[in-house]
Amino acid sequence: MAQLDLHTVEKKWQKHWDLEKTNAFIRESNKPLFCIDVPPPTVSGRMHLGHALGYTQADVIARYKKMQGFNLFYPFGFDDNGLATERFVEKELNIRGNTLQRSEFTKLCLEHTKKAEEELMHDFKALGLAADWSLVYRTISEEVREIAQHSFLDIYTKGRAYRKESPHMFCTTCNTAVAQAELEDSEKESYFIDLLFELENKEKITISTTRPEMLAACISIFVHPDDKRYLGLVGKKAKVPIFNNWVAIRKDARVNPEKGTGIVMCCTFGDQTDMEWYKAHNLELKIIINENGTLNEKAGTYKGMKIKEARERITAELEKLGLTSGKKKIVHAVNVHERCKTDIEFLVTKQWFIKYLDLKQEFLNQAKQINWNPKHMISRLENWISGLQWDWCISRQRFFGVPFPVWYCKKCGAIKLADEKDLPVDPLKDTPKEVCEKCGSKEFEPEKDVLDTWFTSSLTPQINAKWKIDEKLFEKIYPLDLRPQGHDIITLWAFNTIVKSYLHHKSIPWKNMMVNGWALDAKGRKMSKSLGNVVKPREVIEKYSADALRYWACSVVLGEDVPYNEKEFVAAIRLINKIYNSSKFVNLVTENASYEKLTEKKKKYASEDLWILSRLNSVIKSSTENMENYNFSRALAETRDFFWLEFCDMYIEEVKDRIYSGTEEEKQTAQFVLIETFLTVLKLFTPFMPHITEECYQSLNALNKKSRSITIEKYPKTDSSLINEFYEKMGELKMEIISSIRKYKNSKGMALNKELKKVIIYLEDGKLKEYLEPVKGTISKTCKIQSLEIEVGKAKGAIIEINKQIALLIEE
RNA sequence: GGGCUCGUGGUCUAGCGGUUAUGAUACCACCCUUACACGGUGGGGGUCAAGAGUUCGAAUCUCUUCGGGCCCACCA
Repeated sequence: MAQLDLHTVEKKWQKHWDLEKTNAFIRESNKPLFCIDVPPPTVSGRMHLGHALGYTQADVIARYKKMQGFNLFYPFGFDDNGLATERFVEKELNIRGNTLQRSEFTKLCLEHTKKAEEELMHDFKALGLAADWSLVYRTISEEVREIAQHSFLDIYTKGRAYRKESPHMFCTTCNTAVAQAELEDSEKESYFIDLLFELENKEKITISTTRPEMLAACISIFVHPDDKRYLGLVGKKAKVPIFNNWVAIRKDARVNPEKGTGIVMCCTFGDQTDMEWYKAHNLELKIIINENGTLNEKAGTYKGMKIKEARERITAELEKLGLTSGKKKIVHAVNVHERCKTDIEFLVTKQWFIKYLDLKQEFLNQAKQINWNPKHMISRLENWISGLQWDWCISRQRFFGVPFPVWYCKKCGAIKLADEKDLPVDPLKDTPKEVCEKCGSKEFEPEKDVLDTWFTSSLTPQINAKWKIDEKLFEKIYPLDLRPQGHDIITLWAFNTIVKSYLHHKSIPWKNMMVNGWALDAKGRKMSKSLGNVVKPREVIEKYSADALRYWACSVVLGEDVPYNEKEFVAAIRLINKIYNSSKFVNLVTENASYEKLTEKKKKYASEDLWILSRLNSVIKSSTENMENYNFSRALAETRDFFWLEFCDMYIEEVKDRIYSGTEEEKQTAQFVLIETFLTVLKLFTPFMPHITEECYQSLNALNKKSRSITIEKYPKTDSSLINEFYEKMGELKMEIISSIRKYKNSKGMALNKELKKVIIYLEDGKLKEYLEPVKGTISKTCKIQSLEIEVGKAKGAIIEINKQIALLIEE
């Protein structure tokens, strides 16, 4: 047989699985279903190692379920609507979305993402995923738009969608409202500036702020109700520096007396507390920031400047006028938009929201009904839900996304929804077919906003199940069985999906959740472009193979982060080679045998046969248990240890004697156990390393009846009648003794195949004798001992103690 | 500041109340023994992050401390 070329082998079998449709979902099948809601990767670049990790771990479970006899529903999708994709396309084509018509920009996005998706799909296929590639969806497709718009109409009809003008988090770079979940912390340098405000009696008070550019929007001053230093101030007025308007001093418990001077100015809106004060004290609204991040006419001479510029200019001006009393450089955490890292502002805009703060308890209950793996991951979601303080803002002032199926009556302003039958609609192009229900007008204004990406992404279970499109399918597979995803987006994707499923169906979206960790670099750091430590899966596959990458991905417990360790890949390559070489051995010694015929023949089992069969079934048993509990790393490690240390190192060596020089009956029994054990091990390895196991399976000559693929074979079933403690203990003792004799030879500088005249095994406990009698022959042959005896009682002479009960006496 | 989580030979990892603490990888020595030198055999290397407690007994349970990670809160 030729030397193993993994890349050729992997490509060959991937092509074979495609042609043979081994991964196809069979709709008409009566088998129990197992439906997976796989994360659709964002179309904004190439596949990274984190993808390889998460998708492989999920794939291992999928392949296991398939081999357990489930009809896999395992589609794949691409998330190609939304800001991430827009930015990707803008960057690649060097254009700006807002300079084009929505339809024109959308067209460019569609064309460009198509190419990017082909690349992505190529990479994901190279991992050897068992997904059904005929079920691919794109979140910008007509069908998905339809489902997303259905979702909106349903939520609106249920009275949970509302449109309101109110202060909300806004990104001035992306020009859009953002949700709580899209925020990120960023440590930024800033100045804490002490400003002097003048009271009516000309006295001065000092207020520290990091945002002097907000002065024009200052509408009140607050002190803590218990702060004795300043209680006298409450009710008085102070003059805002530069702008010279008078604002009232009030008390509020939200003031932190420890911070700055303990006096704080309130502007609409410098931060979230400002907004709370504005609402609680019914303050005047003075908006000075435009949606594009510049200041407006209310900011006087600072009109037209960007926030940062205004901050610098006004600081200089204040200092020049002697209106400051100090300036301190600080580093503080600021909320920024995760996509562009711009500081978040609070602007008053008209946005669509989903009302859900009153449903927190229900969401918690839903989460508890899902089986979380690992269990503790649920606490992240619980933590998030209890901390929620905003309704979900679902409108975005962007272009490439699913449009709201909404118009507004030009005459009376009433909301006009699209008809379910007409979905999907684009209000910019389409018009309502009926007149306004309120005033009868035919004139409508389209809603220009698009839905938040997560509004659509949170529908992947409904998209997969074709909600409203193929109701029969939906009924069949909803709720789905498994959602695999990363722990970083539990609060985003998992949470929003649970929300949607509850709002639409009062149901959980899936029964099981598996949460994977992250791929880190060799030093345990996050992979990022700026650190230059990004490892590309494509290169890893070229260097080591897909099976090796899969082995690495399964080498950790679910939920743990995995550093990129080359040695893990080296270990994988060695294992793959060992499997391949052992298959060559099996083929060599079973050349003219037929597994099917051997199965029917009467067997004369040797003690080592009973030992290896018992061990094999013990391994099947624990592997099955581990796989059921998503503990794939344990299953893989146990299978590997059994295969290498017991099957290869011990059993194959022991069996040679019978195969080369045994009687026909002995030979046939040995051949049978050899094939049986090897074939079973291959199947245990298949979910992890499907390529090499397929290669070995298809080339097993003794197998007359092969199926199209080992990946559709049944997962081994435990035969408890073969699990036998006696033989397992026998095997253990045998290995211990052989190992001790080898150690002895090694220490004496003897060759391992040097003959020994005599060895006596002394047993403290006579009961052990029965375990050793059956393996006397095996030990003698393996260690080249002319005469091997077993004696009960205290040892005489120079002995080697193996443990408290066993000692050896060796004569050279 | 809060929640969750992790910390075992150089490196990665199993074990989760009683083992001479598992295996991998790297290292050293010997060996090309008819599947495999991408192999075999053997060896050195760990006070199981630190401290205290519970227990006859702790890597394993509890508490404290230190260090890493993720998420959240704070952000005047």
